[in-house]
Amino acid sequence: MTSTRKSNAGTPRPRRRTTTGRTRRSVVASAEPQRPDRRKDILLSAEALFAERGYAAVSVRDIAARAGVPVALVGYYFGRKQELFDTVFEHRRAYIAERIERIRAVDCSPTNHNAVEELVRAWAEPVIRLRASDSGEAFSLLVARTAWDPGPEATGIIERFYDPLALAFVDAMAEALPGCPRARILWGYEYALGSLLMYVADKRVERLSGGELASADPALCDDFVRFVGAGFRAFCSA
Amino acid sequence: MTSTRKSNAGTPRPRRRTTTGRTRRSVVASAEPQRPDRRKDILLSAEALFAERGYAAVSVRDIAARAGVPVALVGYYFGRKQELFDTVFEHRRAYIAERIERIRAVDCSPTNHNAVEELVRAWAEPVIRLRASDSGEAFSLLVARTAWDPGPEATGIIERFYDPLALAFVDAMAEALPGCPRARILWGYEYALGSLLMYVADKRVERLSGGELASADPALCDDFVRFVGAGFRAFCSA
DNA sequence: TGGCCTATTGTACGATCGTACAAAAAAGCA
DNA sequence: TGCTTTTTTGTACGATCGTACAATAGGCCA
Repeated sequence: MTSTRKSNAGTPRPRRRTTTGRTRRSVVASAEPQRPDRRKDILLSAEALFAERGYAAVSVRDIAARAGVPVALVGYYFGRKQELFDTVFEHRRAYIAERIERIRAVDCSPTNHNAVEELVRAWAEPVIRLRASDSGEAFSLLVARTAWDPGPEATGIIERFYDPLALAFVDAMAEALPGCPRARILWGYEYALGSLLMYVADKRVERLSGGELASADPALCDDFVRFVGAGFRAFCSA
Repeated sequence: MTSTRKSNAGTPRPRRRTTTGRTRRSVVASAEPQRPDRRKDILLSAEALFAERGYAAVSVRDIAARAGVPVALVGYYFGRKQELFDTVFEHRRAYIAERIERIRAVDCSPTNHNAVEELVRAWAEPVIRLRASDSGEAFSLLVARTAWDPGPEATGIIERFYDPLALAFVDAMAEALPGCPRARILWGYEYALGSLLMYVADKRVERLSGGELASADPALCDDFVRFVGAGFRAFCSA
């Protein structure tokens, strides 16, 4: 895997273009052959492959081959492999921001008796819908894969992009469950996250059910909210 | 990573010794230098490294180096890398059998009103205790790492060694929660498993709590059982 | 002592990895 | 048209990968 540990350290970073160069030929009548945006091709190819196999198990050559471009073009646009990985998450930054906003929008005052379930739904539903969409399926899988990945590239991503989300959830839940020790809520978040990642990334129910059940059915969102919500309530009323 | 996809296919398998050769010199007074059991060294080294980084991110040379042994000796005792991986799980087969037995020992008849929690405990407690022990910490981490690993070597292990455990749990829970659709129990198992793996393998609470909370504290087992048990009850009483 | 089997070692092969680099092609602009 | 800049390409380097193999060392019994 080469992972990242020692090889090729200290070499100069390559030049790269962060935007897609000059103005795209913006003729009004745009029914032309439409020169392909190969930078986007590479980005989507990387997203899909990282989601399938995880960071270390994907080679730059795999990414280039799937995008239908020569290897060197990957380095030209994105520099090193790790920078490409980071860029994939930068590119989906809006998805993360949306989840934080939805969490912050929940009324967690003592008057709201459904605050716990509303919070779990605000946190989980965007991911579950994303998983069921065409354009977001790969990224939602990638998030699970990255959360589970023990490598330094993956944990760095989680720390930078998802720790703020976790803390926003924990803060809100602490408000919704006053008197409950923060340590418990923190562990509750970990359990809930483990469940959500299984919901989104699991490929096992299909096998265990003998092919009867499908993976990541978005209709199960209500059930999921009930499961995790009940856990938090029981967890914090001891 | 080289993962496993195509390289070196069809090559003849090497000879190997499955047992540690001739009789260990069984002198009664065994205070001698004690010739080291290098096969066991390799096995434990592999277990620890696979648990830390996952199958693909560990090289045979890493394993040999940690065991203090030349590379070729790994192949001599265990053959290919994948066979070594399998052997690590074979070596811990008793741990898996113990969990199944504990699940089967739970009284799931309608007269037992604590069946759900007893079942969750029977299923989770052995892992949580193993995680806290010196001799089992690495393997309990390895199980989580393997359950999360999308590679074919890992999914093969889960299928062979852990699908029977999952089905035993689901069957027992179906008996404890009569009238609850099996599909829900199956998904509940996935959520519970996701939570347990987080409990056992998580390294994030320490960071999120600012260093106040420790990872995988076995004292939290009761809390875990309450969390997951409540989920199953709420999940199946809709 | 010599023969036999096991254990151990160093080394080498082919493949794949991430990355760099120079040269060619294409596009934009005067 | 020429000139500059961006995009594209083929290729090569050094490192690391899994694995094989011949040679050596060591224990045990006749």
